[in-house]
Amino acid sequence: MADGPTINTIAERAGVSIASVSRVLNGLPTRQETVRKVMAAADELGYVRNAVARSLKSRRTHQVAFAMADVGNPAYLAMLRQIQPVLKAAGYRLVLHSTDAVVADEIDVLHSLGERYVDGLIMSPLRVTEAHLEMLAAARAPVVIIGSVPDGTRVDNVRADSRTGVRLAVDHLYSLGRRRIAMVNGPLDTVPGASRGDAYREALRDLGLPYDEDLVQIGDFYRAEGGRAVAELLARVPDVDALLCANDLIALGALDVLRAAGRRVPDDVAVVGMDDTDLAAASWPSLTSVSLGSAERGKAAAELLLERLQGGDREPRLITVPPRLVVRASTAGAAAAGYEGASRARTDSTKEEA
Amino acid sequence: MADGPTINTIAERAGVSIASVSRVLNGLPTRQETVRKVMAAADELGYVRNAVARSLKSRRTHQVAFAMADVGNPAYLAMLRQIQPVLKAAGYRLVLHSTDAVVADEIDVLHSLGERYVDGLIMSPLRVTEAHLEMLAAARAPVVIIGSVPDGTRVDNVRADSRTGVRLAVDHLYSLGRRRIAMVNGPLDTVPGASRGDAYREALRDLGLPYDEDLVQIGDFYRAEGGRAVAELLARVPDVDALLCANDLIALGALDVLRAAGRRVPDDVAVVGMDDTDLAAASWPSLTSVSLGSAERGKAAAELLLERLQGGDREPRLITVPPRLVVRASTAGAAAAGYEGASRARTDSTKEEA
DNA sequence: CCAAACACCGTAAACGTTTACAGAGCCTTG
DNA sequence: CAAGGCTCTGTAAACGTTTACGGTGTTTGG
Repeated sequence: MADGPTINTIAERAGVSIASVSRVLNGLPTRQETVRKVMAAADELGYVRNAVARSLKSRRTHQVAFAMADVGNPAYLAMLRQIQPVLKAAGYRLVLHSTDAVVADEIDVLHSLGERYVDGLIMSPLRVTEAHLEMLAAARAPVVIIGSVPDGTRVDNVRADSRTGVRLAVDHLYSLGRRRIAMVNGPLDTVPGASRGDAYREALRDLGLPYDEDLVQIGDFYRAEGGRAVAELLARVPDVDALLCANDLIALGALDVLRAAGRRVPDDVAVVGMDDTDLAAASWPSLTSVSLGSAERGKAAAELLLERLQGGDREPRLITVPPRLVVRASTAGAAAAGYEGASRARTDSTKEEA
Repeated sequence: MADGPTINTIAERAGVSIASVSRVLNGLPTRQETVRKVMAAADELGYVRNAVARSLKSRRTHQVAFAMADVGNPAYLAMLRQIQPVLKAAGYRLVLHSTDAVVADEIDVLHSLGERYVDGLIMSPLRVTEAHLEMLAAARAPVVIIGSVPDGTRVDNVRADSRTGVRLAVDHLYSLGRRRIAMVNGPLDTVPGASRGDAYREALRDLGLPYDEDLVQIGDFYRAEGGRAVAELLARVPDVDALLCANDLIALGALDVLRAAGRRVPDDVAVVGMDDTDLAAASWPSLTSVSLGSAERGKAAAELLLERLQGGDREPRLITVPPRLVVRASTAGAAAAGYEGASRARTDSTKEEA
């Protein structure tokens, strides 16, 4: 299997030096005759420049990594969908890392930045540990974090405002007359888990509702897990009339279990998800969900990173994307569903901001 | 900003040659004392090997590309979800290309293989043109194609059997008593569009049903497009009693439009999708869909590629993944839905099958 | 007609590794 | 004690580019 042609091969065939070949290929000023010879030789040989050698010399790989917990989670997918075209347009390739939310894997990704196989990194960690912060401080390439990071961390940061998001959801349920509003959350040691849990408590307090520990159920951010959590919850507090789920997958699990248990949604139990993924619009019944702006966050993160890659230094920036409540059938019944279904437009009842 | 340490820095500090450093770092036999000195120096300096330089020398990037039409399409996502862990386990990074089904972009990806920034490529083209085949024949790195490719093409190939898949769907609808079975297809110049269209015709013939051109509607593989196509179809042939949609997105569009038109699903019109994506299980009503084994195809493709990357040469292989009909409410009514809803909760959760 | 200016080109070094080769030191053995 | 063999290490070349620098040949101007 003959090795591919290099600029040496071309130089030989065209009877010029490799420097001239390189100049021609990079469009630097060169005599017409030389250009012609080099181009001809390159064409005949089917030359393609070697990206690795180029990167070694130029210290740029034109690759950017995106690291997230789980490729299967539609919220990350929404980010990915926005990140991809932005990077592509700027001439960057996308390297995808799925860390399964394992801290060691995330640290690994940060560490591997030192290998310089990418020019920058967008990361959306579920947990942010001391180790994360240390690695971030020492990172050898620009990093943008999607998700909250302690104040003062010197890193570009794009956040959702899940606090306000939770409040939108709880207010909505309250305004529908629900008073036994349960929360089905993910692990409390994750960033979203913690903040959504806190926000739930606050929102109840502000509405003058009592905080009842029995109404809080911790599971994991997956459908099956969500279902299990809801089953436990129903057994413990049968009179629950609304479920606030920490993401759409949990909410889908909730719908599965409620259906199996013969509870009508939303008549008996109203359900709200978070993230407003495609699944929410497609589910049965369609799911009221708090959009935390995954797509916007992805786009913003990609743009921040590009800015830093292209521009020079600047202070780290923090961008917060506002949430939006999208009302569908799982809280508002068939009326909302019909509208949603027919128009496919977003019935976003964005309320007053917090 | 000081440049990171290289093996030269380490060699200097440890008082040995760069060859020794390299040997230590790669675990080649070396005197204990030297190992100690090198390791100490590397630790103190926080050395991380440079992946680019390594690749240049070793001619291996430990990267693999996956090119597909659209990150947003859940069928590709299912593939991605399987491909990712297989590659990761083997120590490969994943470079993601989204080609928007633009032929020029796909050719570009094939061409860029010559740049040697990846060791191999998994590609799932919507169309396979002459240009594709030429580039494939000349490809400078192993390629696995997901999707059908002309017989005799010398390339590893993983296919769905959409022919049998379509037949399963048509037979199912027929057995439910439907006789005006329409097909809502994507463009006929795409590989899946063409084969699903053909298969539909054949299946009708084998059942002794007439082929009625009015019952075929061409749109595109997206939800909104699918909806438009179905609207036209309904206007033209109001007595249609079943829709076979060429993918789940089209089917979701169909559900939207049927609902808006006041047709009951499945009582008035039964709907079948293809690809059995997560959306099918979550939709309203849940969608009967033909699984074409996206996940299995992704896994098989990744394994084929790894085999070729690690092992030596071998004849190109062809793997065909059998389809499966997953019956849900959109054809079988509420009974199936209840059953499905409860049971899918287990199988669909993203985590456990990985 | 000579010098200076200019346009173009080739030589060589550099990017950070891996690795073939040979040299140095030491041990064994006849 | 000399020779051969071992083990370990250093030198240098190579991977395929880009680019600083200096050299050559031509043009231009005085």
